Amino acid sequence: MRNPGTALVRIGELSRRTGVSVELLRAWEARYGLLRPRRTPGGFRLYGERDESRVRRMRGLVGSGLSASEAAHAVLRGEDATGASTSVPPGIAEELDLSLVALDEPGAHATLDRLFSAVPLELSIARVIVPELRSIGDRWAAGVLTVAQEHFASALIRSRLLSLARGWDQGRGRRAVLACAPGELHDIGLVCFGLLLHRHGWRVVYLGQDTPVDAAATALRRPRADALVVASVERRRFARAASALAEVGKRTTLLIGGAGATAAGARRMNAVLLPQDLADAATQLAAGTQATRRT
Amino acid sequence: MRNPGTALVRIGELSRRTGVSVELLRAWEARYGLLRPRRTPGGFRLYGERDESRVRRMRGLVGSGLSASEAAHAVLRGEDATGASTSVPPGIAEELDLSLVALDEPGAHATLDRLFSAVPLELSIARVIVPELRSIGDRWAAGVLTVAQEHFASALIRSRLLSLARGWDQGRGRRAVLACAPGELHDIGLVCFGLLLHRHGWRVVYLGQDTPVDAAATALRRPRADALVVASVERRRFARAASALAEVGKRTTLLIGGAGATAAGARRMNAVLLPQDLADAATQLAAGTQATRRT
DNA sequence: GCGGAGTTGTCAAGGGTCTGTATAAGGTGT
DNA sequence: ACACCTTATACAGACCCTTGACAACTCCGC
Repeated sequence: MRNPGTALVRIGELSRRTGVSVELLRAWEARYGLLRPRRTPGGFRLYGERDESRVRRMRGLVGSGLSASEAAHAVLRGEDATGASTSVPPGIAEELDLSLVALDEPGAHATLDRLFSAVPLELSIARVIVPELRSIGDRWAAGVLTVAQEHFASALIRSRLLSLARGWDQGRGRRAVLACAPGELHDIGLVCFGLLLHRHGWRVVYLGQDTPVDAAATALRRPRADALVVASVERRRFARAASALAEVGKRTTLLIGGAGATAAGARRMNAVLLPQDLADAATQLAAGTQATRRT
Repeated sequence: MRNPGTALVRIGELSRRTGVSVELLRAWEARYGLLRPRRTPGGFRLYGERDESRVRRMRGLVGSGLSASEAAHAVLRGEDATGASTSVPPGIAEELDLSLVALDEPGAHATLDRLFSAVPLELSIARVIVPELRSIGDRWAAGVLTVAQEHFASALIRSRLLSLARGWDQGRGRRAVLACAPGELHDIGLVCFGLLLHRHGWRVVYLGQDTPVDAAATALRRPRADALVVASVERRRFARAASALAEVGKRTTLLIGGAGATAAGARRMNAVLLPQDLADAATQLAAGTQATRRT
């Protein structure tokens, strides 16, 4: 109940995973009681999963402009509010699916309300939203669901995610421009990625579906951005834009993701390949590009 | 969204979020008691969401011509002092345009906040949103705006409209299924139409971009709907789907709209042609289909 | 038209708070 | 041995505080 029995890590490893310096982790613990790690007999701190998520949320809040002390407060308070549950309410995924399939808009919204207020966004996305989207896609391809159901579900989920995206260019963190590759229309994954990235303290400029490469490139300049993320679910979308992207990749930090992104493609485009898993991808970018070289 | 007053920010961040200088925030507090922030033990001001909204309203009122003291009074009284203004605050369209063109997400949201809280949705859409979208489209076609600016603006406006769309399938009125024609990707106009229709008491099932005809047809059945609205900005989208739509039009009330919809096309598809003007279109449909039969 | 009075946004000085980082001196784990 | 960790203390720079002043503006009576 207290601990899911996962592996405990020492402070250096936590630092590496979260991108927060060792000294700062200790400072946050001493000053705000943000963390309460166990100790080895010799006195070394040992952190669990819950600590890691706290640090992540802390980073996100600080990135969006809160002072450190307020951010810590909010993280700790937010935890009582959501209860100690780090797991999604049982049956909620099925409930959502039923509502969506029945084109039941109020029902779907109510379920999503419940979901978002019960667990942190990372979890909602990873455990419910993404699996549901995938499942809908699969069943649609198999002819079990009608296009109407697929469209309705996509539109509704996208609208909910976008309403959470409000303010994701605020704060003081680094800034990323997010765009789908030219011709690419599936942008929900990219929206999820943007939300996760914002939780890591980044600011997001969102360009969305079907963005020409030069458009993305110009968007890097005006509100000066630190990275460009291009996504596509189809490889040929990247292939077609490869040479243009390669140029951009020379001058900027370029990252590519989505089902259409490959290691070979990334090399050709002077880009960094983001992991398929959205949460991993956000963590990797947030932790700094240099960290992505070694894995 | 979570708990009001959960996220407290210091004065610099409030300044950044509202665009009001730090000195001025303190001056407004000292002179008019506009804000009553909490304090850290060390004496730093801490502001909550309510304060932010006060500053926003203050800014709006001052911007629309009131003196600072009057504006502060009005805000504190909780009144709008602009009276029952049925006209859009002056300069707000320009403000919105500047924010969008500058890829300034917080600024654009703040402006939209002001707009939506100042006048009814019908007016916001008719006088500001639609003209702005059209203007952006024109300037983009003329090469004055980059694709990045156009994309950013569309994505942001669409997200705001969709967040207003929350709950539009609730109520007890008649129900319409809204879909873009197959291949059609411009759905913002359709979203606007859905919002207006909902204000007329209708319920809306939204299927969005690029919806196959049979998908729309099946969606008419499950939550039983009274009408199907298909939109497209290009005539050939309708042409390609004409025969399928004609079948649907025999059995149901079918309406077509958007720049691609023509009277001839409507006849061929057993459909009713909706006026180009969104407000007119919503009014016409809401007024009852029988009245529209003859157009 | 003009001088005075009030309003309002901005600025500066002098000093305190907050927070990330650094250092010293020493212990732990393998 | 050696990398990694511990506590305690110090510190710089960003940020914020109050007080007081001031230029630009509007409004009023003359």
